[in-house]
Amino acid sequence: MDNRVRVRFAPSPTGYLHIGGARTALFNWLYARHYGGVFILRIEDTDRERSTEAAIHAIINSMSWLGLAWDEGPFRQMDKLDRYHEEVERLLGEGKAYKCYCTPEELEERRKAALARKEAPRYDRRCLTLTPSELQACEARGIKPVIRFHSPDEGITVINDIVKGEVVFENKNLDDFVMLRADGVPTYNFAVVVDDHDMDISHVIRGDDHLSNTPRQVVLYQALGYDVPEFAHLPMILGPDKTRLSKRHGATAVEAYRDEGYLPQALINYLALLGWGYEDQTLFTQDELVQKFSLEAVGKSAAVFDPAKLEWMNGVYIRELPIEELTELMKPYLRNAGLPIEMYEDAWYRRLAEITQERLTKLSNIVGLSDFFFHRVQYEPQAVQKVLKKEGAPETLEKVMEILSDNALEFYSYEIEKRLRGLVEEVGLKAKMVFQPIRVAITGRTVSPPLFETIELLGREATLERLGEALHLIELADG
RNA sequence: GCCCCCAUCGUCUAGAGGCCUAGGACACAGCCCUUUCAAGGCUGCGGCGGGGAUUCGAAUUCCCCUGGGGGCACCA
Repeated sequence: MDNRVRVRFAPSPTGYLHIGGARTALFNWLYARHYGGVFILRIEDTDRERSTEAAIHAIINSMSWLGLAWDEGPFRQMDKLDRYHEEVERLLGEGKAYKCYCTPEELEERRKAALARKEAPRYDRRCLTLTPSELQACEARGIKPVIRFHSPDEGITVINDIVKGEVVFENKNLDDFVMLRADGVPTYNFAVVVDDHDMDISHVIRGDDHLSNTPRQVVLYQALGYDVPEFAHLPMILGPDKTRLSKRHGATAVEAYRDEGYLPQALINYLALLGWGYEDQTLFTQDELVQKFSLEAVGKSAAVFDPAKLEWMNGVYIRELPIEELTELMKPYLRNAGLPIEMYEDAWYRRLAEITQERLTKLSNIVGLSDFFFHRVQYEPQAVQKVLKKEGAPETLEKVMEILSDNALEFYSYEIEKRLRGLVEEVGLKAKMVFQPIRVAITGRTVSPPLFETIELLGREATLERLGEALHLIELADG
């Protein structure tokens, strides 16, 4: 009726929202936002065996987290069975669909036989020409029929796909697929068509694994007398082995990335780049994405998902985070790691965020970067060997203890740095020879957040305690 | 077996006949900065799958081959 853009994301709730689904949702969302259109969420729950409520929640949670807000829905296909039945009856009445009494077992047998003969496994239409008496016989045996679509066997069906271009299919290759199962639940190819029509969908944007389903749907649109929407089939997302991305390739659930400490804006930005590009640009804000996105610019070829690039990008977005926000985002990770997050005051966590921000590539990394603040030092043997056991280390540490014990010293990183640099001058050693032993003494390892800030955050008492402990450790080793 | 799609650095991509000596990003390597690790800066490594055709000229157009992917369910 109008030419507004109406698109939908239509996942089947048989599992969590995965990377591929998220990308499809994103492109639909971007397209809708770009044109000021409507984005609809539709749950395709006609597979009663595999659909779960938990999956629906996971999908909704993931999309909300990603910021992909829908304007209508979520709608469920199982809520409108009557509507499908209505259209089935219509087709039945028009002779465009027919009842089929073949049992799943028989069909399976014939499919195998066809495959064995190296033939295309298509339905042989034996129920299309059932005589009234045969039909009665089937009914008498109590077989519940499925409804098959009487597919045209001549002519061609042309899809003008926005991303793939013109794709031609010969109708003779389509078979009489099942529209309605024996239990009255519609199958995918039928339900999508009715729904996309009923919801007045203008553009069907989905993965290109559906491209070969499209002619089946188009002939159905025609049989039902519906207008055919525009199609845009997005390239697949592949794993490193170039096969379709799946659990085999490790984390694919959006929720898993959220839990690992990826930021939604990073995931969105990364996903946008899978199958789409805009000049030389790599980093995009959501507004830029909405503004610059177009289906015409979507590429045709499949893309390999690269976790390394995602992680890099996540680091970029973490560095852009306001410090308050980062502070709050970090806390759950510390808590989940069993670290006592009430151990320090709020200002302390904020400072921790400041000194770790540019080192974080995932929020979960905060644990490894700061765990030594929360419990006794665990000295890495290698660090002890390489740094603490070096000649001069004990003497240095003793001097450091002396300096830090001085109550005249205000315990702030800047003051600490000034005094310790003074020490470096005094002993005439390379800075590294002084600072590394301190680092190992108070953190137990050779790698840590910036030293002076770390000392400050640890506090005078704990720092001195750890320096003493390190000295003790060296003595023990010597003896 | 049948049908369909795809093909630029290792990966994501820019490129819509001369602007390409093929650009950017990630990854990798080196250097610089530096108390470690990062971050940042600089440099380097690295690609148009093959063959024909069209054209004065092809990464860009056409055909074939090869290679990859997807589909062929009472799954979606």
